[in-house]
Amino acid sequence: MEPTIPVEEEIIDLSEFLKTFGDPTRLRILFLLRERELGVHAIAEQLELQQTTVSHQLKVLRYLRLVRYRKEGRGVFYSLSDDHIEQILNIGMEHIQEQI
Amino acid sequence: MEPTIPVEEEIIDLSEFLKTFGDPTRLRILFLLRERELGVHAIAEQLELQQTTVSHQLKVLRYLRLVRYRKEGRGVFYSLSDDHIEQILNIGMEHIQEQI
DNA sequence: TTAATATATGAATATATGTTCATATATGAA
DNA sequence: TTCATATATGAACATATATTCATATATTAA
Repeated sequence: MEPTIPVEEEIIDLSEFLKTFGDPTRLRILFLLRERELGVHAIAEQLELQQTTVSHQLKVLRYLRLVRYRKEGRGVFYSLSDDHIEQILNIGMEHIQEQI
Repeated sequence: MEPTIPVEEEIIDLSEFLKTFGDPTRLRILFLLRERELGVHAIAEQLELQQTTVSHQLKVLRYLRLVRYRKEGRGVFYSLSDDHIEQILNIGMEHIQEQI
């Protein structure tokens, strides 16, 4: 079975999805969430970022379904959306660690 | 073994690597090269892009090691760098095709 | 209700990036 | 060498994007 080239709409969706991994702040958030579910304030504190910066980036991560969230009390707790996210992080790390 | 959070330099390298997948033109080039090795002119023709656009993007893809190339005569032939590239494309496609 | 805490949103700004045009470099043919 | 073909590069411009500041919304406690 020959691999096929995705149609235009898939290319756009895929580029938006993968582009979301292309920012240091978002990556830091994702690596934190790989360890455990966290609230917005905890993410901001651990990464030494402003709350508003974190909220803006979480909105992007939510929209592209890299994370999911649940509300509890006044807090909102975020975690990685599914295993694809961690797989991409792992493959990416393998790639950049390759020498030559 | 607990997963660790990459250090600053790794985060930067990883974000630059993954960012490279975040553009429709580069994705189209990668999907073409997933099928077969191709020269610059052939890529431009198949994707209906200007040669100079393709060259600029190939430079990015080379720099981040998503593709490799070999020179033959006056041509330069490009192919995917290693299996990581196809893996990321495949996982990404799986993700965007998930409904819900 | 009022106050306090947690999170989200909108506008503004500075920076990054993709494409185009013009042109340079490289290789092979004549 | 000169010409033609293949590819790469640099500058310019328009668009996209990350962060900040100010503020809004939501929830709980008093």
